[in-house]
Amino acid sequence: MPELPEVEIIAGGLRKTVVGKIIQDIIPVWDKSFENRSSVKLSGQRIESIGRKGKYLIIRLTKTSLIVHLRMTGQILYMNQINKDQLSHIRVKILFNDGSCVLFKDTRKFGRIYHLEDEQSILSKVGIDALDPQINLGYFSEALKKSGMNIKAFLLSQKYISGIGNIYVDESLFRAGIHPASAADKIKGNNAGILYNRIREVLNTAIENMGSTISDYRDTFGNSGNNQNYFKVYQCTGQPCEVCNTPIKKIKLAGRGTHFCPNCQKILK
DNA sequence: CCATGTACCTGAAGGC
DNA sequence: TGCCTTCAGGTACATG
Repeated sequence: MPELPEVEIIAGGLRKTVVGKIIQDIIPVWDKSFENRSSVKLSGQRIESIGRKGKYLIIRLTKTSLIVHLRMTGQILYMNQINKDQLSHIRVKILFNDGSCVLFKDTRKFGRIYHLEDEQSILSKVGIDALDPQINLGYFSEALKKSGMNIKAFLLSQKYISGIGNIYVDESLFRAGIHPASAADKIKGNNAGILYNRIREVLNTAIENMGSTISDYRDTFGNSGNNQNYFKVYQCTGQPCEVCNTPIKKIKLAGRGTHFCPNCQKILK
C-alpha cells in the first residue's frame, strides 16, 4: 500500500494537525506493533516536526523519535476525539492532552511504530530518498553500475534509492521502456537518465493525485487517493497497452507480481 | 553477491 | 452456500 507518495501525503496531514501537540499517552493495543527501544518517557513530550525517508515516517519529539513503517495495510488516522464508532484493527493509539489522537490501524499487523533515541539506528540502513533534493543522476547511474541485480529487484531493495514499491516500480519501468528483468548494470547513459526522470515524474504525479488506493491506503483524514485511476500497467493485466495495443503481461519477478508491456519494454542484458 | 522461498498476518476473490 | 487455494502495496531472514 503505502509507498513514497502515500507516506508523503500522510506526513503532510500530520504536519497540519499534530505538530505542537503534547503526548498524553501511547497505548499499544497489539504489542508487536509498537517497539519501544528507549526508556525515555513518552508522556509530556511535544511533537516538534514530521519527516520522511523512503517509506519511513518520522515523528520527532522533544527528546526522542517515533519511526513508523506502514508495510502493507498500515494507516495513520488523525481524530479530533476518539471515534466511538468501532474502528477495527487499531493496533496503537497515540493520545494527546487536548483530547485528539492518532490511531495506527493495520489489518495485517506487519507495520511497526518504533520509539527511538537515535533515528539513524533505523534510517542509516535506508538508501537516499528518491525525491531527496540531494539525489542526482550521477549517483543513480553509479549505483546501477555497481549492482548485479535485475532492475526490478534493484529499485525495490531500498538500498540505493528508497521509497519505490511494487506499484511505482512497474509504472516507472513502463514509462522508461525498460523491461523489469533487465540487468541494472546494463542501464547506462541515456537509458539511465530516462529511467531516473520517469521515476521522479511518476512519484511526483502520484503525490499530486493524493496517492494510490488499491484497497487499504487512506490519508490521515481517512480519504482515498486518486492515482490508481492513472495506472498504465499495474493491475492492467490483459488490457491493451496504450502505446501499441499489445496486452499487458503479468509475471513473477523478485518475488512480486510484475506488470509490463512485452512489446514496448526492451530487455537490456 | 544474488535469487528464491518462507515467515509475519488478515481478508477478499476465484475455482469447484 | 461453503470449502479450499491464491493473492495482496513490504521487509527480514534462511537457504542454495
